[in-house]
Amino acid sequence: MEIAKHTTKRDQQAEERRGQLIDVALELFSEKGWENTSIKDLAEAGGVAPGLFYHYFENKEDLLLAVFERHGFKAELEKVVFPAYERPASEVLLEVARAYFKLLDRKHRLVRIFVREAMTNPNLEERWIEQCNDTVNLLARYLAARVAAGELRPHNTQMSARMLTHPIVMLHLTGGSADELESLVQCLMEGINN
Amino acid sequence: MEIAKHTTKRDQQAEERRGQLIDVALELFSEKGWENTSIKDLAEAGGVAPGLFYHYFENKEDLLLAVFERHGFKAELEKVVFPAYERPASEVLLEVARAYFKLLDRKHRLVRIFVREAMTNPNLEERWIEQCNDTVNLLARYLAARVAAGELRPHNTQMSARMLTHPIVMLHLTGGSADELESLVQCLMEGINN
Amino acid sequence: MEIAKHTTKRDQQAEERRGQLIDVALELFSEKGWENTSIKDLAEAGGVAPGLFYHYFENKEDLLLAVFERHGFKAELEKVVFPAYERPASEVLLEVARAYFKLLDRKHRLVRIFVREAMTNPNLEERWIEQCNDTVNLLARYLAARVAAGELRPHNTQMSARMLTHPIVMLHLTGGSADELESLVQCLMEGINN
Amino acid sequence: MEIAKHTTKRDQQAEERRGQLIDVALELFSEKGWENTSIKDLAEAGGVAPGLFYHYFENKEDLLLAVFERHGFKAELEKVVFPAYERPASEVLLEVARAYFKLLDRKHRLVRIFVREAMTNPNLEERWIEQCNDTVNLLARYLAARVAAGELRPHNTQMSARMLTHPIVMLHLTGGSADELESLVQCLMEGINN
DNA sequence: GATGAATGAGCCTTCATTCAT
DNA sequence: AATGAATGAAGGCTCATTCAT
Repeated sequence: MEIAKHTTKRDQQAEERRGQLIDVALELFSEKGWENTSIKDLAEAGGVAPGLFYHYFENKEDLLLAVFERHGFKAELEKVVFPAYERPASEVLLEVARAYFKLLDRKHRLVRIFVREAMTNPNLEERWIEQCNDTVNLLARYLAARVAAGELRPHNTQMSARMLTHPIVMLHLTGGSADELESLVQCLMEGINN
Repeated sequence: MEIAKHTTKRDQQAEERRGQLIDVALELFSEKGWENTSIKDLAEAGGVAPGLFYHYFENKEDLLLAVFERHGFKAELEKVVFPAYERPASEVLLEVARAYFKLLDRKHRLVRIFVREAMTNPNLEERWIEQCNDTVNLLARYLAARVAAGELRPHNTQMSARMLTHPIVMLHLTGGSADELESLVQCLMEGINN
Repeated sequence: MEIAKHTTKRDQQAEERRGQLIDVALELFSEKGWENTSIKDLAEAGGVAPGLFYHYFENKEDLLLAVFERHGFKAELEKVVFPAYERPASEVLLEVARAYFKLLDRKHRLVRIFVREAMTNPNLEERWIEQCNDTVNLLARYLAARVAAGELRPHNTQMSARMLTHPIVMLHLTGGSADELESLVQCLMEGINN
Repeated sequence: MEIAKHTTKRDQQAEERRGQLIDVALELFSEKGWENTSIKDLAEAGGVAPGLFYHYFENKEDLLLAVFERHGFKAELEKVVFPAYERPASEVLLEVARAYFKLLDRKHRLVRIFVREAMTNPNLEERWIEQCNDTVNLLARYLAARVAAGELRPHNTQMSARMLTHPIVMLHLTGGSADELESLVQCLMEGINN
C-alpha cells in the first residue's frame, strides 16, 4: 500500500532518459560546439523527438548547464591530491601537474566549450570560476599542509596554488606540451632569485 | 607598370572608411559579442548600408580578425618592459604585473570575445596563441637579461615568464583582484621551498 | 437493462471533477485568453496531469464550449426583467440597461474571449448569436407586454429591444461609460423626431 | 544633379512592394484568419522569400496593423453622409443604415478579423474603438446639423448615432438581415413611447 | 480514473550574404 | 563606392494530443 515509493520504476526510467539526453548532448557539443548543435541534431542523435528535450530541460542553455553539472573536474583531482597529503611537495606537485594536464587533455573539447560559453554566459561564468577556485583551493590546502609539515616555507599558498594550476590551464589552451611541467614545478619550488 | 604608385587620395579615403568600420565593430562586438552583433547592427551604427561591409571585408569573420589585427597588446606592454631592461626584477616584475592586469581590465570585453572565439575559430586561436606567446617572450627576454646581469639565477625564463603572465590572465578572467599581484611576484622570486 | 440507474456516487465525483476543471479553465481563459492557455497550464493550475483533460473533454475547443455552456447571461438577466413585467418601461428600461452593462463588466474578460472565438469558430458563433438573441427576445417580450398594457405604442419590439441591448454591448466593448445609459433610454423612449 | 529626389524609382518600387505584401496579407488573413496564416503562407502567396516581410514590417502583428491602416471604413461612409447634410434625416438615415450594412457585408471577413484581434490586442483595440467612434461621430455631426435645421428635436446626437450604428454592427455580426433596417430607423425617429 | 513521458509538426524570426541599380 | 531590397536556410521553442502504465 505504499503510494509514494521513493523512486518508482517510472521515475527511474525518466532519470535514465535524462542522463541519456545529457550524454548525447555532451557528445555533440564536444564535436560541434554548443551553438552549432541544434535541438534537432540532438534529437536525431538521441533517437527521440525534439520536443522531448523540453520535457527534461528548460532551455538549450539549461541543457548545457546540466552537462557541466555532471562533469566537474574536482572529483578526479581529489583522487590524486588527497592520498598525497603525507608525501613531500617536491614529488607530489609534478604528479599533480601531470595529472591535471592529462585531465584537461582528456576533456579537451568540453573544456573549450566551457571556457567559450563562460565568456558570455553569466551562469556558466560563475561555474567556471567556481571550478577554477575549487582546483586552486584543493591544492592550496595541500600546500598549507606541507607548510605545516615544515617542508615548505610559510607563504600565501592560495597564490602558489594558482601559480601551478593557472599556467597549466593556459598551457593546455595555447597548445603547450606536458614536457614543460618539470620546469614549472622547479621554478615554483626554488623561485628565480639568485 | 606601377599599378600602385603611391597612396592616392582615394586609397586614403578607403583606408579611413575601413578603419572607421573596424572601430564601429570594435564598439559593438565589445558590447554585445561577435555572434550577437549583426551586419545590420554594424551598418546602422556606422551610418552605412549593410552591403558596404562586403566591399571592405570578406565576411563577418574577416571583420573580427581585422578588429584584433589592430588591437594587439604587445605594443603597450613593450612600452613598460623595454625601458626597464637595466632595472632589477624585484622592482620591475610587480610593475609589469600591474600594468598587464590593468591593460586586461581596460580591454575587458574585447579580451572575452577574443578568448571566446579562439576556442572555436582556428584562425583566431592561432592569433590568441601568438598573442600569449608574444607576451611571454617579451618578458622572458627581459628575465634572461636579468639572469645575464647576475640578478636572477639561471633558469628556464620562458617558464618563469609564463608563471607571471598566465596567472594574471586567469586572475583577470576569474574575477581576481590586483591586490594579489604582490604575492604572485614574491612567490615567483623566492619560490616556496624551505 | 438499466445501464444508467440513477446517479451513482462515482458519477457524482466525475461530474464534480469535470466541473472543477471547467472552473480552472474559466479562470485561466479569462486571464490569458483561450489560445494562450495551454493544456499544461490548465493541468498545473488544476493540480492534475495534462492527460486527464482528455477523459473529460474531447479537445481544447470542447473545453471552451463547456465553459460557455455554464456561463450564459440569460438567467441573470431574467432575474431583472421577469419581476418587472407589471412596471412601466420608463422605469424598467434604465434598470435593465444598467444591470446588463454591469453584468458585462463583471464578466468582462470572458465576454471578450467569447466574442473573439465566435468570430472564428462556427460552434461558438452559433452560441453567441443565440445568447444575443436570447437577450433581445427576453426584452422584446417585456416590451410587447408593455405595448399590450398600453404604455408603449405598437411597434417592432424585437428591434427596439436590439436598440437597447446592442448599443450596450458595443458601449461595453469600446470602453464607453455607464453614465451614457440614461440618454440611451431616453432616446429610445422619445425618438429623435421633432 | 538632384541627389535627393523626393521619391526615387527605387523608393517607389519599395512602396509598391509593401503595398503588394499588404494586399496578399489582406487576402490570406481574410480567408484563414490572422493566427492561422503563417509568414511562409504569405511568402508563398506573394511569390517572395519569407524574410522579406521583415524588411517591410516589424512583426506579424505589425503587418496586421498595416492591413487595417489601409482599410478604414470612414472614407467610404463619408461619401454617403457628407452629400446628405441638407437632406432630411427621415430619408438619409435609412440610406446610411443600408450603406453601412452593405459596407460591413462587403468587408465581412476583414471585419471579423478586426473584431477578433481587437479583443486581445491592445493596439488593435484602440484602432477598433477609434473606428467605431469615427463612424458614430460622423453621423452625430450630421444629426446635430439636422437638429440645427429644426428637423430633429434637440437631444444627445452622439447617443442617437450609436443607436443607429451599433445595432447595425451587431446585426451584421449576429447574422441579421438588411430588411430590419427600416424598423430600426423608424424606431429611432419616433421612439417607442405612446 | 489518473499519470506524464513522448510525439512531431509547425511557427516566428534572424541573418549573413548577394546583386541590380 | 554605395545602397538596400531580396534571399532562404536554419533555429529554438510550443503545444495539442496520444498511450503505455
